[in-house]
Amino acid sequence: MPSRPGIPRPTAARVSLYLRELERRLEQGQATIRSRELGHSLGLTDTQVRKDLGHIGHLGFPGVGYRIEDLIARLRFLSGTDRGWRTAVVGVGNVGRALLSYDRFETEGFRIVAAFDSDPRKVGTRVGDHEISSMDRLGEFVQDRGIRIAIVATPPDAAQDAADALVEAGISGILNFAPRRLEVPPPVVATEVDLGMSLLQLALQVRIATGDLLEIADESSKAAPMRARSIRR
Amino acid sequence: MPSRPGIPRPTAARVSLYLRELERRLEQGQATIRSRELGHSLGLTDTQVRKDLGHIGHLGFPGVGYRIEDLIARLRFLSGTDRGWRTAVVGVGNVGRALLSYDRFETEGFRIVAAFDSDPRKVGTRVGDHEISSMDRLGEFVQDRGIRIAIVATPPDAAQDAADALVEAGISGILNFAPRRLEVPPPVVATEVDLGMSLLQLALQVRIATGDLLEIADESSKAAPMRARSIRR
DNA sequence: CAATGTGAATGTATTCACAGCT
DNA sequence: AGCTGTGAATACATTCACATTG
Repeated sequence: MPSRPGIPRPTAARVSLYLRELERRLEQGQATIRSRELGHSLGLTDTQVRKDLGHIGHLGFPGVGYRIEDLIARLRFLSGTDRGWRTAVVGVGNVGRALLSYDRFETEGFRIVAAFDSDPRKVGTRVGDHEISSMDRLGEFVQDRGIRIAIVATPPDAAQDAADALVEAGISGILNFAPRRLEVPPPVVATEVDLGMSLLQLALQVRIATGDLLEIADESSKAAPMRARSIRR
Repeated sequence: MPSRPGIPRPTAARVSLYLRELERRLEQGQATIRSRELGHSLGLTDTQVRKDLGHIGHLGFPGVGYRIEDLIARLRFLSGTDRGWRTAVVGVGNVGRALLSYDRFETEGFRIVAAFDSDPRKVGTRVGDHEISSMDRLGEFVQDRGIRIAIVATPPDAAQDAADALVEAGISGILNFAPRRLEVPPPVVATEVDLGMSLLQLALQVRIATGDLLEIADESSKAAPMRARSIRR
């Protein structure tokens, strides 16, 4: 039920990796690439690259490799970034400001066409090229400007309300920077970038990589089944 | 070879999710939680929660559930966030500034104890509580202040040099916000948060969820094997 | 009795091995 | 000859089913 739409989830997650590397190579004037080469740059095996690209279309030439330009065109088409996703930012605090100034979105196929904040003192001011609008006008803007994706960068307490308003306005996807899970009804999609969680995951990997917690984790995995412990601390 | 250190990777990736939800519940005064409940809040099954927590230690009480406080203590211990990771930010542009102002890191077990930038005009200025230092002093600070984790938020061209300097200085992990893959020698760990990639992944999920590309993806998956195509465009 | 912890069964992703194409 | 695309084999993760515990 979660989704079997042709492209396996892990493959979909790697599409953006492929795209970034391919564009780097194209810039450097490279015209074709072999699966081995691409995989090596990305820390993947050649087989995995071919399987992934196989899910996406038959674009390789045996004995030659893949034409980078065609592959990019295909991936951009699949992700819709060839047509420019119209995007809104909701919540203009520290993070929101950084996002509004992040010029790279444009070249990657996303155009920020509106910014909203609930603080009346911010409404009407500008950040970079963007004028901040009142949350009241969200429905109107989403409709008029064809906005399909929103970035939520409000404080955590305001995030779900913002999401509800966005869903109500007819948005299709939300990228959430507030550190809490958002509830959205299907087929709306919400994904999350939690800076604290990213750091914590890194920290855990560091502890694993440096071997700090090898015994700790093992000790408890293979202990006697249901061994007695007191519920008192 | 990649790592089999007791805790499976997908489980490790969920640890931060568990922690965030558990802390929310603890704040609200909840003392214990059942796997079903926790899973429901996170979009996971009860079995999955129990398997994950089983990898981490035997902290559940049949018929009762898990003591939230103990579970948090355990997860914080595992991730080392109970002792406060000393962290540096390298690159103080839009993103770096947002990170330096992001007060949540502190409560989540990370303390930013230094900020660096290669631009001499920025050196000596302050962002929030943090004074910006010259890159020359990186080795010195890392040593003196016990820095083990760094956040790289430089422009892409400077990111690998920054990473090399950090590795040289003896850092253990890097969280990279620059849109390119960093090479680091083991056991140093580098993970990535690429805002453009996050948006692209969301866009792809939106297209999958809305069914926009069902036929597109399928068409090519089951086509005749190795059908002829010209390499001319 | 109600919930955990865990082997067994299932489902999914990755890797292998090689047929088929240019 | 060299590389892609892909079934078959393997490895891994999730789910099921239930014995075990507080």
